[in-house]
Order: sequence, then C-alpha cells, then structure tokens
Amino acid sequence: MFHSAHFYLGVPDQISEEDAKSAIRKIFNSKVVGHNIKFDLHFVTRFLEDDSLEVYADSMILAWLINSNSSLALDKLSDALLGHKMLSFKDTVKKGETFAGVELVDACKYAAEDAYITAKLYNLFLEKLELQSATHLIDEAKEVEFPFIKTLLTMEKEGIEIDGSFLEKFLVEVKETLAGLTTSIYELAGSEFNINSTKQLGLILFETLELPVGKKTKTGYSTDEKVLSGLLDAHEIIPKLLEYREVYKLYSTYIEPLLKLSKESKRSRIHTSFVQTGTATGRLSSKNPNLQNIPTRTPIGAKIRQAFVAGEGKKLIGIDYSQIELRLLAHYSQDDVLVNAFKNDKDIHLQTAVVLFGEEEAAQKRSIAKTVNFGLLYGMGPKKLSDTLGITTKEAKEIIEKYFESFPTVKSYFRSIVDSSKEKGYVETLLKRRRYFDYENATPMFRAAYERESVNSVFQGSAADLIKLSMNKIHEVIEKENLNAKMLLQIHDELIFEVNAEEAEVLGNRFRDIMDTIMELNVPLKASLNIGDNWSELK
DNA sequence: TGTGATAGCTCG
DNA sequence: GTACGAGCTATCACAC
Repeated sequence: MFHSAHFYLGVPDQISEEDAKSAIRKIFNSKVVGHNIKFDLHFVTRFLEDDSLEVYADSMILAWLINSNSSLALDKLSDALLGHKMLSFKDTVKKGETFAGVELVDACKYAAEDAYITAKLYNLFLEKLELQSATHLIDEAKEVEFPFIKTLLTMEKEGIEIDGSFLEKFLVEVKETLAGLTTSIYELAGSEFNINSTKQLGLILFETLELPVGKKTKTGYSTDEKVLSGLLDAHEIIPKLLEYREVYKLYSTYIEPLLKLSKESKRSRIHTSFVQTGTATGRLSSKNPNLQNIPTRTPIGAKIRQAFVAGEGKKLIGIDYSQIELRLLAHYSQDDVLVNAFKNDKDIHLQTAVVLFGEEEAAQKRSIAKTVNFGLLYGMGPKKLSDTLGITTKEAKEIIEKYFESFPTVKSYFRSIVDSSKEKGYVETLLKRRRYFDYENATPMFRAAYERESVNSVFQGSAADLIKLSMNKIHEVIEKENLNAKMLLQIHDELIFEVNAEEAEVLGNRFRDIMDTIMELNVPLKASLNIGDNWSELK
C-alpha cells in the first residue's frame, strides 16, 4: 500500500493503487500546471516509477519571473491577488497527525482548493504579463524555466555518493581536536564557559582577560573572525579560539549532518533541493542540505570534499566557467582592453594590473587588481576596498578613480545601468529576466544599495542565465542520446557530473564544448574541465 | 516547547 | 552606513 493512502478508524473505501496510478497518468497526459511542481513530481514519479512525466507550467515560477522579490507561497498569493484565504495545512492536519490521517472529505477540499487556486493564479499571471507587455517572459518561461524543472528534478533524484567510512574517521579526529582545544581554552581563560556563546566569550575576552575592545555588535562585544585575528598576538587563547571556530563549524555544519544523511540513504547518496526561485538575481539556491557551500578555502575544510565520491567504476567531472561575470562585463561594456584580453585568452587580473599600475609593478600588484575586479561587480566603495586590501581609504579611492579613468567605457556602462534602473524601476539580464527596485519609497541609503544591486544583478543574473541554458542543453543531450552520464550538482558557475571512468574524458569534453558555445557573446566563453575520484580532486 | 532575532560561518 | 547573492547552526529572549 502506498504510504500516503488515507488510513484512520472508519475510513471509507478508496480507489485501488492501480486506478490511482492510471488516473495520475491521464492527468499528466494533458497540460498540468503546478505551484512548485518539482516538489510534487518527486512523489508522483516515485509512486508511478516513471520519470517521463511532462511538465507543462509552474505558477510559482511565473510569480517569480513577474517579481523575484515577492512572496511566492500559494496561500499568500491567493490572499494578496485573489482575495481568498486558503484552508491552512495546520488546521487541516491535526497536531501529531499526518495527511494520511485527515478525513477524506477534508483532504479532498484541501487538495482541490490547492489545484483550483493554482489554475486561477496561472491564468492571472499570463494576463498580467500580457498587460505589462512582457510576453517575452512567457516565452522565457516556456523555453527555459519550465524545462529546467525536470533538469533539476533529475539531478535531485540522482544525488551524490558519500564515503561514510571516511566521514566516520574524520568525525573521530575532529572530536578529539575539539576536546583538546576546549581544555586549552578553559585553562587559558581561567574558567569553563560555553565557547559557542558569543555573549559569554565576549565577557571572558574583554572583561576577564581585559583585551582591547575592537568592535561592538548591536548586543555586545563583537568576537568575529576579523576581531579575533586582530588580537592574535594579544593573548595565547586567540589562536585556539580561531582553530576551535573553524573545526566546530566543520563538525556541526558539515561532518555530522552529512554523515547522518548518508546513513539514512540506501545507496549512501545524499539529495539536495535546488530552489529555482531561490534568489532575486536568477541564481539557484540549494537547501536540505545546502551543497553549494561545501568548504574549499582552507586545507582542513577542503577535506570535506574528499567525502563526495564517484561510484564504483565511475569518475566525477567538474566543469567551471572561467571569469564568467567579468566576461559579461566585457560583453556588455565592449571595453577594448577587456574584450581584447578575453579574445586573446589573457590573464584578466594581470591585464587590469598593467593598466592600473604599469608593466613593471603589474605582477606584484595582480592580487590588488583581482580584488578591484571583483569589487567592481559588487559596486564596491573605497571604504570596503581599503578594509579588504589593508590600505588607507584615500589610497583605495585613488585606485578606484584610476580604474574608471582607465576603463571609461566601463564607467559609462555602469552609469547607464543605474540610470535605466532608476528610470524604469528594474534591470534586465541576458534572457530579459527582471529585478525590480522601489526607489520611490527608499531612503538615500537604500537607494545607494539599489544602485549597487542593479549593477550586480545584471552580471550575476546573466551568468545564471548562461549556466541554466547549458544545463538544459546538457540534460537534453544526455536524454536524447541516452548517455551514461548524470548531472549531479550546480555551484553557480560550475557543474559536477558522474560518468563511467572510461568515458570521462570524452563526455567531459563534450559537455565543456556545450558550455563554451551556449551563446555567442562579444567575447568567448571558456569552461575548464577536471576529472577525479572525489570532489576535492576537481580543481 | 516553539519561534524569531542575532551572530557567526560556509560557498560562488 | 559603505561590496553582490545565498543557507545552516547555535545561542538567547520571549511567548505559550
């Protein structure tokens, strides 16, 4: 018996599982609109043991395309746009019960309302887009976003294999390290306290030990990594605390939860949920667990990636877009220096350093130029740049001025984004997705933030468009040619696949070519291929 | 016992 | 006040 069939004292006869299956098949043979239909498809495809169901449309995605800032929950949209308060899940399902325990008549009302409101909203959104003469967004939905639902569904269902015994060993090591650090910290502090409590830690550091107070938070002393690093030489306890923080983070956020999930899973594979409407810019987000923020920047952190492995006889493939946002900056601004640097496959940060500081100093100042390049895309100001580089605000200001003098086309292009954003109230990506900003009702501080967000959204959002197109194309190729390859993860500018070891090279190059040629811009796109037995080897 | 705010950390 | 976009864990205060 399928576990969601209703079961309670005096439950009426229900249709057979076979009848339920054929009814669902019939429904999916016509045009099905869902609200977050990927969620439902997980259950339905498992129940039917059939992944070939067709997705027609999703009202949640339309709501997000219309305004990526708005609330997307069905009940909220119903209330706001249709003036109809929906039956709440909480009221329908009594405390401690499941949906299977809900009386059929109530369950039917709840489910029917869900379907009815979804259809209402779908039609409303189509009208809305017509009225706003934004029918191109309907096309974008049909051609890109709706097909993308199944691309993501396939990835989520596959999951990625975890090496449980590796994580077990790592867990033991980390627990021992934490125990040792805890003892040292108590000794150096002169008392026992909760190291994870910023409140208690603040008292120890700044009152008991009388260390110099650097920064305050809303509620007390700041003890973040920057503050602690500034106190490195002030007391022996500081390096211990920094190490404790790093290791405890790995333990509590990664090792323990991932191990638990892998143990719960039959094939030792863990499955994230990608949220297609998860950001205002068009990027994905990933949750339960988030597999887009697995550590990589420190050696001990990067060890976590060793736990993500290819199955027996298989390899993992990683393909990442190189400098995709800066390439988009070159594409949009058409700045000669940037365009030529990318056309000739030059080191973009070094080229920037040459322009800013001259040939002689370029090599040693490359990393400054790199910070400037990234900062640009974020709408950086002199304050933050000086903080990041450890220079004075004045020097930072000069570097920024020098940049805009040297790249006047970039300056005027940024200006045009901001002007148009203020005039129209939104900015657009490559695929014409919009992000709205309410300048009218904003304080000067918010307006400045909107200007930065406008600039950033064009690049971040367009990069998201490109990789989305690539993912759909690769998914299509894998299906059509019945390739023995699984797309597993997307980490914003990077895709991870699992394939048969002997095919890794060929398939990797095939996918990389698709990514390189997914769209013709004013500069070439470039993706890099890596092959390995675990995720830590893909760099 | 549950919830929301805060601080802090991870990633691109 | 001052760099963009996310999600997770732990603590703490407060309500039930």
